[in-house]
Amino acid sequence: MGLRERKKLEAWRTIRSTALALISERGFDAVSVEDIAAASGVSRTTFFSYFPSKEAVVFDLDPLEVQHWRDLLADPRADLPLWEALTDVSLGLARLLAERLPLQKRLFEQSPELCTSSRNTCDAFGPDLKEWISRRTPDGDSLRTTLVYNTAFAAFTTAIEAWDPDDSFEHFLELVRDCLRWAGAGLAHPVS
Amino acid sequence: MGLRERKKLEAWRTIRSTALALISERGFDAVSVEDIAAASGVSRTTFFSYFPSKEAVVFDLDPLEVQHWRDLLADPRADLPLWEALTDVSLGLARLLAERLPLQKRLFEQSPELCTSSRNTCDAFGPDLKEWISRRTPDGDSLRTTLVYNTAFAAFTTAIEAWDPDDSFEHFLELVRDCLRWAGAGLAHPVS
DNA sequence: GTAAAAACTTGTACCGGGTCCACCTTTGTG
DNA sequence: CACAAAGGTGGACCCGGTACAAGTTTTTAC
Repeated sequence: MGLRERKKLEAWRTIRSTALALISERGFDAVSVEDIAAASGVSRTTFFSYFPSKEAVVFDLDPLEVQHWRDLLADPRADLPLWEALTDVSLGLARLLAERLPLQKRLFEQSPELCTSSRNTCDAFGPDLKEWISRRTPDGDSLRTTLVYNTAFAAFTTAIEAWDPDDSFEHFLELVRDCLRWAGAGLAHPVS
Repeated sequence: MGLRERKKLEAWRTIRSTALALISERGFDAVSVEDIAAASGVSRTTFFSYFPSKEAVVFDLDPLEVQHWRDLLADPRADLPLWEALTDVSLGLARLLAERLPLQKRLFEQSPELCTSSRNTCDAFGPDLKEWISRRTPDGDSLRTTLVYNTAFAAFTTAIEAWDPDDSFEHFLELVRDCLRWAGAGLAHPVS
């Protein structure tokens, strides 16, 4: 990795951590991009060359995490039934998000608008995951692919919504598992 | 209904229809709020007193439609099992959206950001629906309530995604029904 | 019918996110 | 060392959204 790349990564991380510090201290809306840029020692323009939006600085994945995510999808345990494999992937994703999840939950509670904008950036891994599902769906049934993707996403989101940051992270993993199990097993049944 | 209210409703509808005309002609991003306000014969400030955001002018419901929506939720067929009743409500909602759906789909294709912001405004009826589900969920199980809500929403969204505006509206209703049936019956089963 | 109160509209000024661009500095290459 | 490519910077600009004071219309009460 050349000097150039190293510097970029370092700058990325500086901006990210500076931003998270400011935001977790003062709240998302009370911190402007100018504040973040100034505190990180770069210009506003440069900030936007690293992050496509202000929200992205909260939700984007570190390049290292992106690599983990790709590894997760490349895991060759293709013999598992779709929904079980999907649960594994979701749990892996949960672990990726572990570190920032408490902060993100606090932000969600502050400003519900952030909830939806987080969907935008989560859609960053959307295409990958959709393609992953598609490969495991018979007949290239695109309706079913989309339905599986959206439903799994909904289950995951539900787990995030339901999790209390004061609870243990293990509990969050259980929630993810439960939500996916319920959603996968069918919600039309009166009890489960 | 007094003069004041009548005028307000009329203004609302003028702005809405003017906006939809402009936007469907030029695209969402190519029309500014100023354009809409000017073409509707009101000021920018007034526009924002009718619609909380630019997106809202596309997604908000006419007061009459809001009434229909409330009627839908008040429908006393409470004896149906939850998921069937939910399907009915979804189909009713689909009919409410019928008129603007083709336009909305075209806009979604233009700018995927709109997709997520539509979730924001759809969350306008979210609380109502969530409460409706909650009343039908035993033990006030809030995790399950949220899961049902999010999953139903995901199924509905999937139907919108999958529908081709060139297809008949009936076909859309079928998609809604299918998606809810599949999601409700359990996606973990290899085939359905 | 008229006067005061309440509701609505408007212009203006402002904030902050996001883009564009021309200019400069740094890094990689032969 | 020279040159090209990549990256950083400031400034101008657009647009969505808010706040507010001042003016206009509708309602209400007498």
